[in-house]
Amino acid sequence: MTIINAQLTKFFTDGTTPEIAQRLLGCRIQYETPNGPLTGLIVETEAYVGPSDAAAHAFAGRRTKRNEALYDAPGTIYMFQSRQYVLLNFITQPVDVPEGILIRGVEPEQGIETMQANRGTSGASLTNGPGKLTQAFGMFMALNQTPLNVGALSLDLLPVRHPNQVASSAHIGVPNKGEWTSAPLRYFVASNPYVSKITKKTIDQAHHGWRA
DNA sequence: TAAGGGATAGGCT
DNA sequence: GCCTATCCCTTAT
Repeated sequence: MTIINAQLTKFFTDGTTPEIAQRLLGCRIQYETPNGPLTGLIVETEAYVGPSDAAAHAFAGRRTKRNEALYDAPGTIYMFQSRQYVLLNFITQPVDVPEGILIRGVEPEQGIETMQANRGTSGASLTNGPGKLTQAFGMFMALNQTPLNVGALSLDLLPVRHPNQVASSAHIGVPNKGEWTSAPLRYFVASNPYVSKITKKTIDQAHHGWRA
């Protein structure tokens, strides 16, 4: 095992999945494309905490071809399709512990022109949702069950920016799951414009919610 | 700008 | 045949 993989394993097993989800805020993802690298900072995440979590794909131990990645090693990419979009997740915890983190929002850095072309729009709607950001980056299902930091998709394990404030809320778009619908397992950089469903009035235009 | 509904694709029973 | 870890457009305030 390489040193990079050892660091990756530690990052995705050190603490609970909700703790790791908060630690991801401000970390950079980088995706290599034929048009050059696309990068962005993670601003919104959701934790899914395994067989006991009625909102999670692994609820009650469900294990199918589709969600097999949940049972893979920490730092594995879990891609799945929802409607006509693909959604990006990182696997946490040791093999056979089916927990993971959904990436719901990213603040673009490099390659904004490519993202605009991929999305057919500009501004916050480029990447302020889980389906939007994968479309902006041009990610596809082939990434499923491949490890981070080996192929085209990489994650910086040290945060680039620090949130002024980490806010939390219930999952988005997961109704009818009892207490798990309202569980505060969504984390986001308060006042950042690339957070999904944020109200315009609360946006920090000057610093995007990052610490100076 | 907030809320509601339709489009749309695939997994699962 | 039903149910989504979504998005976008329309409608009303």
